[in-house]
Amino acid sequence: MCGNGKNCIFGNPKIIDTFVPLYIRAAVARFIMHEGNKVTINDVAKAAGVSKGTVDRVLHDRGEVSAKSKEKILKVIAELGYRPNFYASILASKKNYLISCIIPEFNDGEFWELTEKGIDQGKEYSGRFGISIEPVMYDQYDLESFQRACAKVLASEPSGVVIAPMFRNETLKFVKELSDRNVPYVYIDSKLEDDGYLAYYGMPMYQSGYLCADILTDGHPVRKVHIIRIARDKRGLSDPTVTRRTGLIDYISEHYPDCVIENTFIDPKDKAARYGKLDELFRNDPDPWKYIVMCNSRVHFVADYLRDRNIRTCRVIGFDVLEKNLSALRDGYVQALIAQHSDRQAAAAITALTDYLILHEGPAKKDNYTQMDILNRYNCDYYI
Amino acid sequence: MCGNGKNCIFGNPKIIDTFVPLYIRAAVARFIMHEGNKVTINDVAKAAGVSKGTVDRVLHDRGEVSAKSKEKILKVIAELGYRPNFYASILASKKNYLISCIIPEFNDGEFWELTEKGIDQGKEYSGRFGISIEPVMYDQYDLESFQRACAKVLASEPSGVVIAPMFRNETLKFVKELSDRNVPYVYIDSKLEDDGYLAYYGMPMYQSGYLCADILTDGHPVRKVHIIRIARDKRGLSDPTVTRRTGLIDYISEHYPDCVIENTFIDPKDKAARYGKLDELFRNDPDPWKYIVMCNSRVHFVADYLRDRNIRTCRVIGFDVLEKNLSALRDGYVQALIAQHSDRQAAAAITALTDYLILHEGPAKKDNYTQMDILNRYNCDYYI
DNA sequence: TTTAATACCGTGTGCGGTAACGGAAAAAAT
DNA sequence: ATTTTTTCCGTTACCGCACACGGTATTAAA
Repeated sequence: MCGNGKNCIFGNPKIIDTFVPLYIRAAVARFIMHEGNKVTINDVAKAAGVSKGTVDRVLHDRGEVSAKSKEKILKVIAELGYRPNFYASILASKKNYLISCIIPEFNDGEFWELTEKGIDQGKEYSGRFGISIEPVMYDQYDLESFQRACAKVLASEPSGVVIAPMFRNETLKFVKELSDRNVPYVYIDSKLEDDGYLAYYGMPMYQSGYLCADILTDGHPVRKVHIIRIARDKRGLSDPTVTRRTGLIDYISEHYPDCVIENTFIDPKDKAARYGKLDELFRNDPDPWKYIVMCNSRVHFVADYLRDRNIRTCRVIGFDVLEKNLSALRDGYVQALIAQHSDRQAAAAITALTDYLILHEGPAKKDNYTQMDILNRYNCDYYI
Repeated sequence: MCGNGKNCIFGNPKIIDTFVPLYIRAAVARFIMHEGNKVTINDVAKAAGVSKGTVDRVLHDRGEVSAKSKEKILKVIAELGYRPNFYASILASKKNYLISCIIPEFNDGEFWELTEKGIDQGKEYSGRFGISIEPVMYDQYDLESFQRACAKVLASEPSGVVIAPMFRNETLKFVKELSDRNVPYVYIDSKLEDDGYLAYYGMPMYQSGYLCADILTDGHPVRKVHIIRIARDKRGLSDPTVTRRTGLIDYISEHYPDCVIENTFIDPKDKAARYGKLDELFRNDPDPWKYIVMCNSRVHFVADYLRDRNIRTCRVIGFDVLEKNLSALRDGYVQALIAQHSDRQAAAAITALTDYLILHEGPAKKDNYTQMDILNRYNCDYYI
């Protein structure tokens, strides 16, 4: 295994750039690992007329190699299509890689629980390669908590980081530090506008809103759409659902120019206040048939209300497969959920980092938008 | 790595059963690999007062070990929670595992192409563990071709088999032979009623038909549903879409008892005849608004017709994400597609076999029903 | 010119297994 | 009692790589 990504020729394209002409680089790239690759470090050494120790020094860019030898060795490596055997590599090196995962903390049944499950899945994969995973949680409503999490991660000197960002500026500061330290990082859920990240796995938020509106309206003569929102303190927050709401609103104004969009803010912690707000909504909207949307994962708040009030004259669309949302879907208080496999996002992030650390291969695509799954009562039970 | 699954103590619970009491087995099971597990074969040897050669013989049940030593060693293994390091194992053993994948052959853009892609994905995973993959295709309309494929696979003596069955009896005969040889096999797409398989990955066919009907009717006052079917020769064939059609019909008769279901058979190879049939359909149905379904992946046949005839007064639902189906969806000739990730099914099958061969761990669940994805024009572009 | 410093490079050991080999002890045959 | 066979087990040589170590040219300092 390569000692550290930033010096290894397999990890750092710049180094290979310096020494290897394009056509050979192509050969290297073309080379497919594991496929009867019987070229060993000894073959390379022999072909280059040096010892394997020297080849190893080149491979890991540990220096103490003359420019001439280095060039020759790199050439031979390319020509022979040598790739280190990573079983032997892992076996011989006693390195301990660590990937830290920074995500919001959560209660049972909440959105981020699924992400944590994905982390466990990813752990299973990375564990095979001797890479350990450390989840680090923060309170998504508390900036300082996020700062503490970042500091903790930096202190543990991880080899890679997975991060679900919520605080824009602080995150940018943090990833800047990671870049300086040459620690690869992967965004999940949402990403920021820097571009030093190794990969991003998340939902296309704007399109999810657009899709949501399409399912909500579904050709009906819709005259008013209610967006239920969570009243939250938002200093420094980068709420990804804003983008989703934009997509939703755009669809409405394109397809239903006369449709009114009404925002209702509810309090997640105060049931009475919540019910009051919703009562008000129902009182004020003369249309017997209501169109209701929530852009975050909390549509079960609406469903609970409808259930309690025994109201069935609504078309309600929400997001994400929380257990509460699913039961609302099954009971018919929510007509559809738009879901994403946020567990797969987390798992993919870890897989990408693992492959990067072990195989020195970046992911095929940098930005990976996960599919938007439409769930109704007939297919939700097969949604894992 | 374990020499062969049937003798290896990690592969065969029976052997462990014989020698290790329950509470120790629990300890073994609890043991988590890779997590700072520093117990090596030498530790075991030392603790058992034998050489590592003897331990190795026990591990692989190669015999030439006294009952007493064996017992002692197994006890120590359990107590210490020893698990072989599979890097070292793979490195040291020059074994060549082979997984054969038997699937129908296909032309570009057809259903099984996606499955083949999944095989490639799986190959990437299995390749990491020195396991090679051999796809073997057969003509799904030609029994003898299937028999040839099976014979070929048996001749290559694979360590594991992935199979997408189409011919019921022949497949049962084939998997019986695999069982006798102690070769694990995994079903994809559909499965048969034997239960010797290691795992199954596929879509819940009945439910997919049910779901399809729900999306097709969607609350409309539907009085007639047209099922377009492919006229095919079907001796000995086990067509999985039959089940799907059943689900479809059941939904209709439950929700629309007065609705008429009409079957129209078209010829995939004869365009003129096909158009003739569809012209006839449109001529005979007085309702201006038609509800059309195809239960296989060929809904693009209908879409092409509608495009050519410039007909837009249909609600058309189909299955699977062929490129032709997608463009029909985008152009509005098909309203929705119900899709499955058949690539993931294949990849999961290979992964399961790989883990079984390398780690001696069966999959968490034997029957794995993949989710049913509802695709419309707004989310299909994010479907990978 | 001698010596010290530096730049380069080969050798060797070990990581945790696998499996062939050969030998000692026990059992069986003579 | 001796020989032969069988049973059982330790030794040893890898597998491909990482890395410490020590050595030899080469260059700089004295």
